[in-house]
Amino acid sequence: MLQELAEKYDLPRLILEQRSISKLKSTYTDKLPIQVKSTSGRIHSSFQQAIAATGRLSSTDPNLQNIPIRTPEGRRVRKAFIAKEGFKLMAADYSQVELRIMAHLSRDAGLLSAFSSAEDVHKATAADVFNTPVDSVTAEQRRSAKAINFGLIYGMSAFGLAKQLNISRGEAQQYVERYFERYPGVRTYMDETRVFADENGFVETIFGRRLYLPGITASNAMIRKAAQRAAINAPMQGSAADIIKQAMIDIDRWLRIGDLDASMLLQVHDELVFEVREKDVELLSEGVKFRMMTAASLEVPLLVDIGVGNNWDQAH
DNA sequence: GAGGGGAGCGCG
DNA sequence: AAAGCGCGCTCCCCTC
Repeated sequence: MLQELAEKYDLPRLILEQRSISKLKSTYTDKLPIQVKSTSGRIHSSFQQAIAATGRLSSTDPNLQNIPIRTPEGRRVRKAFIAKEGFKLMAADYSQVELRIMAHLSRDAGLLSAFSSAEDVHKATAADVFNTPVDSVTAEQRRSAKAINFGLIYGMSAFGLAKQLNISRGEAQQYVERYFERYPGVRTYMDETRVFADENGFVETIFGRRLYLPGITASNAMIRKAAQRAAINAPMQGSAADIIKQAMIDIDRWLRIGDLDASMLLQVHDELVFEVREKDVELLSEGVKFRMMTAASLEVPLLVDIGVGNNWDQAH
């Protein structure tokens, strides 16, 4: 609501700015320093394993899975997470893992090829949807394609896409139609997933872990639609959760051997954060990358980006 | 003073 | 009438 008004007026913009800054202060700047344990000089978060419906971990006391990164002011908080003397922080991120899982699950030829050929999948999608060479894709087209890609994972409608991109509903509808023309397997997969959920009352990840959806047969259309969106999303979000957990187990087993001076500190859904002695950075990087990439074998490669730095922001 | 519930905002 | 998935924390209002 304010978001829209802020495009035209100063007051709503200032209100949003104030809220954002006070959020940073109350939740992070004021709080994190007093959560440092005196015995270790560190913050010790808890990771819950049986909270999120899709099988993700959740982090509490404090939540270290929502440390700011999207704005320059927020990133200053992230810079406060530093490696101890002689060590580096290393972040290892899966690249577009949920979209890759969608390609795997749908077996859609176009999406599979977008991933096998392109280094930038949103750009590749833009080229397909807007029927233009990859090199001619504009920033605007890429932005639209990215919104479509993310929207699909969440079960978004043309209405939601229109709002997201600030375009008319008809235009958004055209984008969606062109997308499904190019990637018909994705539409089929989504239709089949809704039917499966309706008939069985659950959906499952690649590895067979289930999410039950009691709302899928509700007479209330709003509840039913929400359950359908959850049914679309859960196999992707849940399979991604399964994969990174497998990688964590493999990495833990490997690090326990003790050849490397390194520890796994955090998991942030598609990212693992390590602290590693400087001399072991290269070995850790290679070992982590290999284990994350081979935690599952899909129809598309799983790519991992690695970053190293003295603080968590630098490691990205 | 404790705790519920909603709004709002931080992240993937 | 609503319209985008999954979380946790702070603030505020309210009740007990």
